[in-house]
Amino acid sequence: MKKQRPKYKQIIEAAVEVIADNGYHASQVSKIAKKAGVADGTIYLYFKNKEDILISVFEEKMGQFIEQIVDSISNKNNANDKLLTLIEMHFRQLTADHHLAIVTQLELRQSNAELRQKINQILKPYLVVIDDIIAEGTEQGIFRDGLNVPLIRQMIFGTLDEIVTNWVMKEQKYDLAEQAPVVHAFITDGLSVKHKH
Amino acid sequence: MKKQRPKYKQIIEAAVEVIADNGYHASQVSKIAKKAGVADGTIYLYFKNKEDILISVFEEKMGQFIEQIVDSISNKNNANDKLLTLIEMHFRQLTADHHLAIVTQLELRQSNAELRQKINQILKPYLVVIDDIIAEGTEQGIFRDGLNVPLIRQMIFGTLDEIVTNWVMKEQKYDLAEQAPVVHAFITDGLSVKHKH
Amino acid sequence: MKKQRPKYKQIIEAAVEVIADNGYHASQVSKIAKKAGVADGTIYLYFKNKEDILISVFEEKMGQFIEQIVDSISNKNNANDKLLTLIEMHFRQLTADHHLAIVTQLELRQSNAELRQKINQILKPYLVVIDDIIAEGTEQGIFRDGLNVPLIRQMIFGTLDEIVTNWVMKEQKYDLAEQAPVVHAFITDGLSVKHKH
Amino acid sequence: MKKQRPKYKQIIEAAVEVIADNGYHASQVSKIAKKAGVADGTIYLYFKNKEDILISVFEEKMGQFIEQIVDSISNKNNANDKLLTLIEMHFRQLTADHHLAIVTQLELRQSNAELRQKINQILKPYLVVIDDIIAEGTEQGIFRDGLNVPLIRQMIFGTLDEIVTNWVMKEQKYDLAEQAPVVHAFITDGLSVKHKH
DNA sequence: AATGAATGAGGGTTCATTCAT
DNA sequence: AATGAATGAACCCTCATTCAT
Repeated sequence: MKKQRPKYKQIIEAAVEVIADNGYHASQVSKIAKKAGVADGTIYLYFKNKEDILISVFEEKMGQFIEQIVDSISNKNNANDKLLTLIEMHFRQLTADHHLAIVTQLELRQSNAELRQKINQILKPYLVVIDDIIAEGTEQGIFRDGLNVPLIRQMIFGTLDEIVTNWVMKEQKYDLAEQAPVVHAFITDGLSVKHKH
Repeated sequence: MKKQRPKYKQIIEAAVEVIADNGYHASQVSKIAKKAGVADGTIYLYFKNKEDILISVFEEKMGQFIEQIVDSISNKNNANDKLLTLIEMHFRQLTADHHLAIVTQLELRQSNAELRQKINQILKPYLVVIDDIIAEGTEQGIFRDGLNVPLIRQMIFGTLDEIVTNWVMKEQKYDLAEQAPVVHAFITDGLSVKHKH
Repeated sequence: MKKQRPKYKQIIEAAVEVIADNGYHASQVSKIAKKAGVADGTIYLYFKNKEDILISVFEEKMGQFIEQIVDSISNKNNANDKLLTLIEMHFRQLTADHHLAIVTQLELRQSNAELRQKINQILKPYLVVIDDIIAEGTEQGIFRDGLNVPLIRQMIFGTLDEIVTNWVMKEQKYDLAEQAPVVHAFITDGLSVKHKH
Repeated sequence: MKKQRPKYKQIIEAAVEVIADNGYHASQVSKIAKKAGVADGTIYLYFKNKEDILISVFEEKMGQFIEQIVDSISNKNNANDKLLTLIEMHFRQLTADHHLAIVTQLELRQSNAELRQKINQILKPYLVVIDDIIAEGTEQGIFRDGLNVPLIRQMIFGTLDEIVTNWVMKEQKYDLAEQAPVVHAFITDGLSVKHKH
């Protein structure tokens, strides 16, 4: 399996760095090869073409990203805690790997229609996680009934995404992770059942 | 003034269409010139370079976009109505001009770092409009005190932006404008002072 | 019309020379451009791709080649004289333009299946000229009846082609044109000793 | 001796097939290795480089080709019968091995100047066979005196070669071997009507 | 002001060959 | 002897921009 071989990971890591530093279009394959310490041609033993590198970067990194979040959520037992944890993990992981943050928030938007479809496919499991939390919250009676789940999910994801993008574009000058509780409060107070007398 | 001359607008309109139809990367200057009915060289009498066309497209279109929203808001007298109107107008305008929707939500994201900075500059007045509504709502006592305004604004903008992007990517198969009240409810219920006894 | 513009001919002439000197595969587009005194990109204003240069070279040169032969034949009034003239002209023209000789006899065989079809299309008028001479000779009673015309034509063309190829590969060290009468005699009379009464 | 080892023949046979199936330019060394059931590197234990494979293909196959013809001719006792037999065998062998026919008539022509020289070297014994028949025919008084032997040989070879090439390009839709007597008649007797008493 | 022919820099990809195992 | 992963040189073509008319 190609993905097990050491050079595969080498190239992926090199690609993330090179793309984060130079932007997708200024990231020549030869630059990635150099950073990875392999020959140009070697890239093509592991990836179909340049676009495939980008997809694979996202696939690998996003896979880990989602896995981490799912793991962290699994031992929380109500939707509120899960949502807070998701937000924290989302922010924390991108804080920890700023190359990845730049790639996901900025460079990946470079993509053409076809690539965008693939990225959305990869992103889907994450959106499902959010959907599940919403459904669970509703069952638990802590979120309203009758929510338009896809719409709410878009709003949650859009909120997180925009906040991270702003943070990346401001060159990560402030602490992203500490925003989590406020963001969570914004979202849940909108979702929560109101306690009236 | 160049911007007054008829060919300026012709080129801007052609650029929006060409980009929406072909995608950012397949939008050569010569294609825009052809659609605009001018010679390739003529483009450079009106625009410094290709990037300048794109910035100008966004400038012109976003200027009108914001102006429309400001106009519509001006005769509302509370932050809640203003916010609802802003959301409605945001959705309605992009619904009405689907070329513009594609360009702003998908194609223009594919630009390089520098262009992205400029686009954000142009977007600023819109963000100020949102900031003003938040401030006004707080003053009027209908939004909470002590809000982190830039953060809230990011959440609002991120919410709208993600919803429109999803709608564009689903090829505008449903009615975007009718989502406005639900979106507004999500946002304001989060923001609103809770009425406890 | 592109073919009328001076650069078109410049490029064609440069291509013939460069291909004759270096062989088709060592004939980089940039080399042809340099010899023609134009920029690399200019080539692509006149030709679709590298293969198109080759086809056009053959088209142009072969067009003239055939035209010359047809002209020379037209004022001969029997098939024998026509055939002799065709052979003479075939040899004489390739003798006069040794770059062309190299390209047609050696480099053009480089072609892939698709290109070969196109070359055959271009060659067709020449083969028709040969067919006509055979038919005329038969009508005039100087060639046998019941000839398999396509086969005879292949034999005639193959004969001329092989002789020229040998001459090119021997680096044109002897006089090709002076072979014409012997070749003509072989074609018309064959190898055998004649039995006359 | 390398040529005795089993993989040598395997690679040669694979090369003929791969070239016939894919064309000269799409015949990568790795494809030949795969078809031969050996590793890429193994090729270089038997052949100096890619060109050496091609030369060896031609050498091996042409060696057999000529041997067959020489054998068949040896028990004929006049030049006319020998010539007819040569033509028949030439046609028959290429009919029997259509991969070889494609390779010799089409694909191998696409080679570079140097390779072509070597191929001609290999072809030489065949040309000598033809020369010998011509000389014998003259001695026997059945061919004319004073023939320009190399020229006549070129005409004979060119005739056969062109006929086979046409047949290959027409995708071998008709029976090549049955043309032999007509071709022989053309060569020996020419086009002209014979004047017998 | 307008044209559009000409420019030429730049990069993704292929594939014959090598060499450590 | 055999493998096959790794190498890296080589080249066609695109397209933003210029400039003579």
